[in-house]
Amino acid sequence: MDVKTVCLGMLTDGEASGYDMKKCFESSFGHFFPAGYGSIYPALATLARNGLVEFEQVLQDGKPDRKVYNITEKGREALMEGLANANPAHKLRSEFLATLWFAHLMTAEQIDTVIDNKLAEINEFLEMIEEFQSSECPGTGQGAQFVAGYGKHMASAFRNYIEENRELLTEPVLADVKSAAG
Amino acid sequence: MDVKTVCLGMLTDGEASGYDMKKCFESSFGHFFPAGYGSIYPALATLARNGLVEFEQVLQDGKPDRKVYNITEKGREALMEGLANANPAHKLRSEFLATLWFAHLMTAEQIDTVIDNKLAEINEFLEMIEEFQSSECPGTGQGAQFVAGYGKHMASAFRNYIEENRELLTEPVLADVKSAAG
DNA sequence: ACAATATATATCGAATTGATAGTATGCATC
DNA sequence: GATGCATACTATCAATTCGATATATATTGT
Repeated sequence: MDVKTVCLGMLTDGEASGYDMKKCFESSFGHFFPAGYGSIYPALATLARNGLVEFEQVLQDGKPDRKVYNITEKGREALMEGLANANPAHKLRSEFLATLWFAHLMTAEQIDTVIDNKLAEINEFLEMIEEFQSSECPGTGQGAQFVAGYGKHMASAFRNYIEENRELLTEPVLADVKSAAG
Repeated sequence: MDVKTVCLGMLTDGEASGYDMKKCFESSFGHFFPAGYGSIYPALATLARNGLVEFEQVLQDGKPDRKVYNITEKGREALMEGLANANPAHKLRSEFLATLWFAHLMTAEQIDTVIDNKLAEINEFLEMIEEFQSSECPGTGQGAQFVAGYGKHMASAFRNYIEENRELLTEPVLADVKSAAG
């Protein structure tokens, strides 16, 4: 399951341009499977070269031309193969946690700033997702609902954990207290 | 904050070889900031070229030679700059969620298998982390404790969410029921 | 006796990231 | 009326990362 497969999946909902897909990655997919132009355009080029998608150049006046892609039968088969992986990965890459791992090398102010900023980010995300859940007519896409629910649930859990454990990071350590006293 | 910075951070605990760091990435760091040899060795080469680390070749008999790295003063400064970022990223890339987004294109059996496998993975992870928390003498590394606690908390939340919402994905949709009845 | 596993280095192709470039319209602000 | 920003589209580039593989020897397990 790479960007190519996700693009194929998006095309099962109907034709789209690379630009359209980028917007889709920004709004929904981006929160659990990010991709930028640098991934999308090469992916579409490869898919087209291998006959998994077809495209037609659509001339527009006032706006730049569009390349509108459609999935082919071969593309549908490739998508099914992509979805057939019984152990799809779920990977985190957190500079946030890596930074806090080294909290003992930082000042309390630095740590507090990093944490406050992350909490603000999480709250923004939660507001965003609640808008999504209320706006979207429920029933369209069980998958989308499941994923949105996941996002909400995990973001809340993240916030709770930070709020209840942040003191651990700025608290003086036993060893430090001892050496200060001795 | 990239692999180079994390390597610098690891070296504040004392000298290490690339192989040692790989083991560290596998045991603890890997769960929130994975890296393989293909990242570590080029990172160390660049750090050495720029004078942020030094190394000495240690000859061993029976075993291959080691390149033992130490952080330099310049390296410590670079590390502090790396830790000074007030908005460190926290990114998920989930083929698991991307797959389930397209659940309507899959069979109920496929969905159940994917979910059962993920639950088993989460349970393994939780066992592993509980071992880590009890074995490690508490007090060493508030950062490590915070991160381990995060892992446990979030893995539990993940499991709970899946268990309470998996039916959403295999449940027949209203539209399907209608068309089946009509 | 044979197969893994551990120790240790390193590189390669492919994929991804994040930034940038180019080109044109419309809209708001100063 | 000018300046800058957002929207609409395409695309590429250097740097980084991923996952697999190569190489070579010793120990441990079956």
